[in-house]
Amino acid sequence: MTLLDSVVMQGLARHAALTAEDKALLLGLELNPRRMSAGEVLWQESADVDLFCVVKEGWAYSYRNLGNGSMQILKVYLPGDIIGMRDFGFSRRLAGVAMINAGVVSPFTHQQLFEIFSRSPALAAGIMAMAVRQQALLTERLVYLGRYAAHERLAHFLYELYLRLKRIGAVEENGFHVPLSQEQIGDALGLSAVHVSRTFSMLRDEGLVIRDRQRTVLPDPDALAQLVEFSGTYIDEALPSVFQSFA
Amino acid sequence: MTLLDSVVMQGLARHAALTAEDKALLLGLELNPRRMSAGEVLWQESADVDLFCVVKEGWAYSYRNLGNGSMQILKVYLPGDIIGMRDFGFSRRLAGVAMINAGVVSPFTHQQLFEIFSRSPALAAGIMAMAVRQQALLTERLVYLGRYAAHERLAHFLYELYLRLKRIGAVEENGFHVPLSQEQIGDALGLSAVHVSRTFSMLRDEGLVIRDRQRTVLPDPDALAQLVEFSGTYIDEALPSVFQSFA
DNA sequence: GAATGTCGATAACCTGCGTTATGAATATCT
DNA sequence: AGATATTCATAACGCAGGTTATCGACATTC
Repeated sequence: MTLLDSVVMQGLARHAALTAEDKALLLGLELNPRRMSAGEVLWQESADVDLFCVVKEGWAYSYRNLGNGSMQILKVYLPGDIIGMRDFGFSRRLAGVAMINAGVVSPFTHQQLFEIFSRSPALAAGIMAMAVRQQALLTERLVYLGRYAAHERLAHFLYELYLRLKRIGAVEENGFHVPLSQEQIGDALGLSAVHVSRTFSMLRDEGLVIRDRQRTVLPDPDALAQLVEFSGTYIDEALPSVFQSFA
Repeated sequence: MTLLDSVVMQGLARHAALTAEDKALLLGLELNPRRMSAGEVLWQESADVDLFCVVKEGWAYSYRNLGNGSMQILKVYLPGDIIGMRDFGFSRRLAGVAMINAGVVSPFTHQQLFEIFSRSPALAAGIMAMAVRQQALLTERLVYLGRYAAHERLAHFLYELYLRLKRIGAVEENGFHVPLSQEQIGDALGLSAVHVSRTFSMLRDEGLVIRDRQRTVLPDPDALAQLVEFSGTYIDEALPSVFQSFA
């Protein structure tokens, strides 16, 4: 899973907006793979911002530990995602990041990012677009936290994972591996672990979700999509055509 | 209120990272001021992405209208903010934007933004940093929606406004003008209008917030900050030092 | 200045979700 | 294999916040 494979960069490449040098620059971000174990912390909240990471294998999540003892999970990162762009322009981390399961990440530095901004406006725009897409997913979750009930939040969360995993080829027969505990899912959705369990039972009874340990199956993804009126076609959307004339 | 006055750009200027040409490019974004009336819609959700805007006067907000009839307000824009960066890299708007009260905005095009990315890596990084800062505020609200009770959400919302307004000189004697109805505040915080009213009464009884029509006073901002353990020093934070060597 | 509409306060009632607790199933360790 | 820790399901209970309704204070329109 390299950055060149990502939807945004594929889009730029298709429009021939990426030169050979651009591609080399991009691959340069992934030269230092590092193996991570489950639960390992990449960085803590408030740590100095020195690196960003490309996720090569495994899942990670960013989180905030709150004064009232609870935790809010902000985002789940899958292979091919860039971690840490949230902190670009800040000197301290706004959130901690930890691995969910074992995996491999490729750290790269601030300097490398500046290098890219200086040498390739096309890549600068592409990276900006990737960061903005991540934000779009966050915004979608904000909407769900604000205005939808537990079963809609959970359905939306699972459907988002389904779409993102399908894009990277990690879905088989509508089923996929979800290494998150119900407690962690609750921390992502602003629900208690108990209520996540109740809600899973409810979705199971309605035939929308089957979950056996870490294996999750969506027997009828379209029915689920209908329940959450998923406005997320944009996940797979190509860059707008104005990007074509920009190389 | 021009972009050059913003915290990020001031930071870049202080480090002499902005050339005269950079400044001219930036001012070029604000050449076409347009007067807007209260409630006027800048664009609807799903509209084509053609422009971005600098807010010169007045307040605006971005919002999503939901299938269940409710609305979620995503972000409130104050003078000096850029509207629409959320949609960069997409062909359709992810959210609608409307004025709250009357004001003035300066639209600029995709092309102008590309021009800036091509001609000035420093400005590219600066604009990226501004976009990321906006996201940081959104993320903070996501945390509050997920894990805090009504009075904490409202206190946090008001304190965020207080800090942002103070930065642009719109706070006098700890008081400021808030042109939002309680219903709109509820739409931002994921609460019903009734409960926003209840919560205002509660904060009033505790001597933390005085609200008379559109005038809001925080008699003791520090006490409020303590209640919300505001982790928002980053709003005023300068760019990290690595940006200095980058011009 | 009457008529109409918007906004906010307060009350009464109800429900979705948090909390606490218990037991079963599974994973991890030795 | 036995011991211990995690994870999950389900139940009982309570409360924060949603919903509906009513009323008064202002604004806006003619």
